[in-house]
Order: sequence, then structure tokens, then C-alpha cells
Amino acid sequence: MKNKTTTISQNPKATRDAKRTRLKILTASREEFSRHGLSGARVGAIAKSAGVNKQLLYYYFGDKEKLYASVLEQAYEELRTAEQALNLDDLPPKEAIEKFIKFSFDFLVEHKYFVSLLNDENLHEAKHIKKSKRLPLLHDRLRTTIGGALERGLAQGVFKRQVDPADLYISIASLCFFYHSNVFTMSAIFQRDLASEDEIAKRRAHIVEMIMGFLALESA
Amino acid sequence: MKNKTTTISQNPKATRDAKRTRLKILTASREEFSRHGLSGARVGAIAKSAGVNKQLLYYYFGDKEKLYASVLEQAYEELRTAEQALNLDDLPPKEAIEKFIKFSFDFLVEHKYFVSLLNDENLHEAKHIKKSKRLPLLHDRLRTTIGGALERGLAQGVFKRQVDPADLYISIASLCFFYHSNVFTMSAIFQRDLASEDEIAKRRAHIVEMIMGFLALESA
Amino acid sequence: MKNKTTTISQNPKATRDAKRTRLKILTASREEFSRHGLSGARVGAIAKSAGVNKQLLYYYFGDKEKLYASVLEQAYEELRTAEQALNLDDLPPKEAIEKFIKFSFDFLVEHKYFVSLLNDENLHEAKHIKKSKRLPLLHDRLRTTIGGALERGLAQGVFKRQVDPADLYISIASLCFFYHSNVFTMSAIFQRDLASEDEIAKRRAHIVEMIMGFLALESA
Amino acid sequence: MKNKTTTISQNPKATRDAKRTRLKILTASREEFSRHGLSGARVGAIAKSAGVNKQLLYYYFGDKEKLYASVLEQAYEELRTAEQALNLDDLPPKEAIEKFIKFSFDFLVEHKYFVSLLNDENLHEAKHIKKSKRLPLLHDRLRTTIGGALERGLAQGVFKRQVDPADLYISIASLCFFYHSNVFTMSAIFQRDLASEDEIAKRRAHIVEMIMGFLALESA
DNA sequence: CATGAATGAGGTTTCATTCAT
DNA sequence: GATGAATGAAACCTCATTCAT
Repeated sequence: MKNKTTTISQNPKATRDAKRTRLKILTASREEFSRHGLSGARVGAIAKSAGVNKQLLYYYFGDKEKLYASVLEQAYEELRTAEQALNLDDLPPKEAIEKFIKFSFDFLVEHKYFVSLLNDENLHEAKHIKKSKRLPLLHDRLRTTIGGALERGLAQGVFKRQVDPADLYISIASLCFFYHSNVFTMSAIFQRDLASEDEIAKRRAHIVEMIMGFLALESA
Repeated sequence: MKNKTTTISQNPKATRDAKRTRLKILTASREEFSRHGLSGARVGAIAKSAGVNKQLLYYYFGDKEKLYASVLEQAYEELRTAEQALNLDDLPPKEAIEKFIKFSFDFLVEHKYFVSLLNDENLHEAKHIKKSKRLPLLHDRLRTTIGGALERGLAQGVFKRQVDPADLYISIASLCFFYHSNVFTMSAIFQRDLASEDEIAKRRAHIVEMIMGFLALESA
Repeated sequence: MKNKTTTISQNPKATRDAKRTRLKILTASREEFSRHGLSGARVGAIAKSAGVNKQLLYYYFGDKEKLYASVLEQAYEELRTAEQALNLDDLPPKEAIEKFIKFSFDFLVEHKYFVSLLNDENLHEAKHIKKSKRLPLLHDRLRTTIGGALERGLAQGVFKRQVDPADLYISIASLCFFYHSNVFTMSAIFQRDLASEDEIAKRRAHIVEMIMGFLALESA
Repeated sequence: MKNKTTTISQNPKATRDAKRTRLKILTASREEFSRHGLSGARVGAIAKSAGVNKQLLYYYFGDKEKLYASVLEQAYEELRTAEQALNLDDLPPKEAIEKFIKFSFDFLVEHKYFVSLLNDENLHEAKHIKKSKRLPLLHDRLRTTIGGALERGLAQGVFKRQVDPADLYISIASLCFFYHSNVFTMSAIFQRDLASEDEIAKRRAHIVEMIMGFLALESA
């Protein structure tokens, strides 16, 4: 009786498994919201692709907007969790920052939905993630990690300038995020397929060089 | 026929002035689309805020999506026109690039709708602007201008590395665009108001320094 | 051009006649609301029986609840208008009161929807008619009329007691309204068909006698 | 088996006590149905306020409508039981009738839900209470009681007219019921708070006077 | 006796769009 | 060039009810 929940989750074919159902809904929602945005997404489409009754979305998440907020929170958590798994604190400063840049870039390649979700959330002035209490905490840890690497690098002389870790983070995020975020309009305008593997690899290198160069350069 | 339009536009209160009406609709649409995206925008809201009958939107633009495409095209034209007015070709290379960076940043401060419109269009994989024939042309001129400055700078020794003008453009755009595009989520997560005048000014300087530093640094 | 509206309303078959359409909706709504109450009524059923598109109800009335409020207001107006057409002020006091009682009773026989509408509105604690500004005014006139008859009767000695016109009105309304309002439960419990013509006529006489007797009796 | 229930009801905290659970559901239902009517009531709301699982309502009562019928029957029984506890047969005729009037009025003050329930049941043309077999029986006794008092009063000369007990009952019920039933719309229209203690006391006296006066008056 | 998970039908409302003038 | 009236499809959401345990 005690391990009832455990028992059920061990059964992958159980139909009455709340956790599994919740997750199926969340995954389907992420896909739909990232493809069409909050207002373009269709509750019916989510239910269908999750293979559940429409009403179940309401049963578990209340309404469309709360479901959207849950998707956002989950997406951010995924990012932060992966970041922490990098163990940057154990690396020498240059390696740490470089690894972080590459990770930031690659994460977006592998989680394309993240870009669209965030853009759409910005359209709504971040009102959904503002409600989350967990997210700022997760971010604090990241800031400490980057800040630590920068300080160590400065002490060891491999970095030449004092940089606010948040500022650096924003620059890295800018360079990584924009490319994926605007790949369609840029490709259209430059008439050049920026989504090709070659272009992506080139860009990745370009970003690493720009950031590392910046840190290695004495401030004016 | 020719002076008919002229005559009418001289009368600012004319109700039956096609050009004026078209413009009113376009302006209202830009606002609505940038605030809510294509699917979040409401045709009725546009008509109301433009002060015209809903049916007129259809009369002038066909349907919602064509109206959206018109707004996008107009927005891009505005940007490119302003860029050309900078006359970068007449400036020394460093001044030219620096001026371009600052312009790119400031334009987004003053035209916030541009950021949202572009993000939303990327959600739709740029399918609307792909239809435009004018936009690539406008862009070519820009590439030439930046490329020219880079070459002159390299020849004069003020820039130390060979850079593809498109790559540079993307980096500049990344750094400028992302900050405005993601100001809400970043503010929420960092719990710091990145939309304040101070933060914006700091960011602007940071970007200029990063790009100019990059160009001045010998490639690894 | 000027008498455009007039012209249209003269055409009984016009499809694009706002006034006629509004009225059709209102009539169908009155029927549906009186039969099923606010929450039991179906917007779709109203549209169907009015012979119009569902959306049109929203176009004209905003939402279900505003439509309900309009129905209530219209129903009350009908009652008050009919009351005023009685010209009670021109009659001797006894005749006036008696005519009023009979009218009050008969009105409910002929406008059965009125009873149900009012009962349902009381379930909602009169929140819809509270919003109406016209209704209290209409009622004031009635109070004056009844008050006048009572005073004249007292002066002439045909009535023996001083009665607050509002109190009398409530008593009359009670006796008339309840019978129609509770005809179903009473019939069920007494196992006697109180809706038959005979019973109704008997009741009508009984009420007149009770009220007139009361007024003729010296107060204890 | 017999004393099982007894045993359990001695334990007031038992969760598995059928009788207690049934009663909790019934009480919650009475509240919900009287507030919102049959169609406005929500099964989920009842379950929640009864503190039980929704499915239990179905287990005990079959469906929403049967639950509604049970509530109605219980309410009526409460009324008739209280009426019989008055022991009117043991009183002199005038006292008996007067006591009955006052009781009828006060009962509705203290059991406001009764008014709403009955109104709503009339909206449904009494179809639920029609199914009850007990209710007519209960009513017969009442008729006999009132009839007895009327006859005795006539014989003793304190009442001056022959009145059908059912007719008298209806008049009393009308005057008592309507006031509570329509207190909201009447207050709104007269712009006077008829729910205040003063108004209620005044009304109660008025009704007693009107009925007793009627009985004391020789028929025309 | 009791519960949480799940469903299907249908409810109100919104939306882009078209018709008739 | 401009309007108000009207539509059909589909959106979100709610509801009473049943299933599986």
C-alpha cells in the first residue's frame, strides 16, 4: 500500500498514472506553445497530441495560461539543471567560461523550443515566469558560478578586465540566443541558409572567439 | 489624376482620403501586431483604434495576414531607410562601425515595436517577409557599406582581422536586439530592472566596447 | 435618406432590420429564460428560436447576462405601462382599487412568463434589475396612484383605515403572484388542479373580497 | 447488523458512517440548490462543501436530479413536522389560526432556503415533488387541522364566514411566502430595505390582521 | 465506504470574414 | 470609399457522470 505510487510509475503502460499523464500533457504543450505561441496554440491540439481528453488539461493545470506557465517553468528548470551538471566550479577559469559558452549555444540547438517559448513569453512581458518563485533561486547559483570563474581568471591574469557576471551572461546569451531566434528572418534577408550545420559551427566558433577575446583584452 | 491626391492630402480632415486611411490602419496594426503577435492580434481592435470600420481593413489589405505582411515590410523599410541616412560610406572606418552599432541599438530603443514584430515573424519562420522582393535589395546595400568600412579599416591598420560583414552584422544585431527582446524575462530572472535608462546606457557602451575590441584584436 | 429607419421598419420582411432583429431576440429570450431560468436557459436555443445566428445575440446584447437583464427590464416596463393605461386616477376609490386588483391578477394569467422571470431574478437577489435606472421611476407613479385612491377613499368614508400604499401593494401582489407562482407545487400537494379556469376565477374573487374587506374594516 | 449503525453513530468522528455522510451531503445540497436552483447548482460544489468525493453523491443518490428531489422532500417534511408540533387541535379557534399564521411566517424567516427551493421547483412544474408519495398525506392532516379550527370558530361565533380550509391556507401562504420570495426585487423597486427586522415585524402583524379581519367579517 | 483519474457532450463566447446598402 | 448587420467555424472551458482501484 505504501509504495503505491512507486508501483504504478514502474508500470509504463498504466493508464491511470497521474504523473505520467501530467508529463505527457506537459510535453505536448511545450511543443504546441513553442510552435504557435500562447495565443496561437490550441488546447484541442495539445490534448490530441498528448492522447488525452481535453478536459484533463483543465483537471491538471486549471487553464490554458497556467499550463503555459508550467511549461515555461519546466523549460527553465531543464536549462538550469543542465548548466549545473557542467560542474564549472571545478574547472580552470578559461575552460569554465568557454565550456559555458559552448553549452549555452548547443543547448539551444538541441532545445529549439526554448527559443520560441522565451520569445513568446517576452511578448507577454514575462508575466507568467514572474509568478515563479523557484526561478530566481536557480539563477543565483549561476551568477555565483560565473562570477567565481571571472575572479579566479583575473587573479591568475588570464582575464584582463573586471566584468559584472550578469553583464557577461547577457552578452553570451545575446550572441547565442539571437542566432537561433532570428534564424528565419536573417536567412530570408541574407538569402543564405543560416540553419545549415556549417553555418552553425562557424557561428559557434565566432562567438567563443569574441567573448574570450573580450575578456583577454585590457579595458580601454 | 496626379494632383488629385495632393489636393486631398492638403485637407487634413477629409474622411474620404485613401492614403490617410491606409496609413491610419497600418499604424494601428503595427501597434496591435507588435503587442499581441499575429494570432493574438484582433482585427476588431485594429479597426477600433484606427477609427475605421472593420470591413475597410479587408477593402484595403485583403485579410489579416496580408495586413500583417504589410506591417512587416513597412517596418523593415523604415529601418533600412534610416540606416542609409547615416551616410556611413563618408566616414572613417572606426567611426562608421561605431556609429552603426549605436544606431542599431538606439533604433530599437525608439522603435520597440520592431523587436516584437520580428520575434513574432520568426515564430512563423519568416514566411511573410520571404514574400517581399524589396527587402533583400535593401540589405545588399547595407552589406556593401559595412564590408567597405571593414576593408578600409584593415587597409589602414585600425582593424586587425578579416571579418565577414554578414557575420559582424549578426553579432551586432545579436547584442543589440537580444537586450531589448528579452528585457522582460531577464529582468524577472535577475530581479533587476534592465529597462531603466542607466542600464540601457551601460549596455550600449558595453556592446560598443565588445565589438570594437574584437575588431582591434589580432585573430588567434 | 432621412427617414431611412422608418422606411426599413415599414418593410416587415427586411432581413437587415436591426430593430426587428433585436425584438425577435428579446422575445425568444423571454420565453427561454422564463422557462428555464438564467442558468438553465441556453443561448443556442434562443438563437435558434429567434431564427438568427448565435453570434448576433452577442452583437446586440453583449452576453447572456446582459440579455437576461434586458428581458427583465422589458417585462417590467410592459407591466407598468399596462398599469398606467388603467387610468385609475379618474375612478372613484373603490372602483380604482378593485380594478387594480383584478388587473394585477389577470396580467399574470396573460403573462405567465412574468412570474417565472421574477422568481428567477429573486434567486439572483435582484442583481440585474438593480442596475436599471428606469424601473424605480415607473414604480413611483404607481405608488402615487394607489396612495391617492386610498386617501380619497378614506376622506369619503368608503375605506375605514389608514394604509401605507406600498404595504397594500405588497399584499395585493402577494395574493395574486403566489397563486400563479406556486400553482404547480400547490396542485401537487393538494392533489387538485389549481390551474383550471374555475379555480382561477374563484381565487380572483377571493382575493378581491379579502383586500376590499380589509380596507372596509375598522382597524383593531 | 442492527446495532452496527448505532455503534458507529456513537462515534462522531467516524469517516465511514453512512448516515452521517448522507446527511452532510443533503445539507450541502440544500444550500447549493437553494442558492442556485437545480440547473445553477454544481455537483462539484456540493461535494466540496460536504467534504466528500463527488462520486459519493452518485453512490448515495443516483444522480443530480434525484438528489434534488431528496432535498425537496426533506425540506417539506421539516415544515410539516414542525407544523404538527404546534398542536393546533388543542387550541381555541382564533388562537389556533393566529398561531398558524405566525408560524408560517416565522418558519420562512428561519428557513430561507425553503422559499428558493420551492420557487425553483415550480419552475420545473413540480415534477420532482409530484413523485413523492408521503407529501400529500402530510398535507391532509394539515387541512383537517385548519378545517377543524374554522368549523369550531364558526360554531362559536368568533368567525363569521364559511371558508374552504384550502383557500384559507393558500391566502396565508401567499401573504407569508411572497414577502420572503420577492424581498429582493421589491426592495430594489421600492428602494427600501424590506429585509430589515422592522419591516419584517411590521409585515408579520399586517398579515395577521388581514387574515383575522377577513375571518371576522361577515361575507358580502 | 471511499477516492482520484478520466471522459464526452455541450455550454458560452470570440473571431475573422462577408453581405447588403 | 465606407458602413452596420449578419454569419459559420472554432475556440476555451464546464459539467455531470463513470471507471478503476
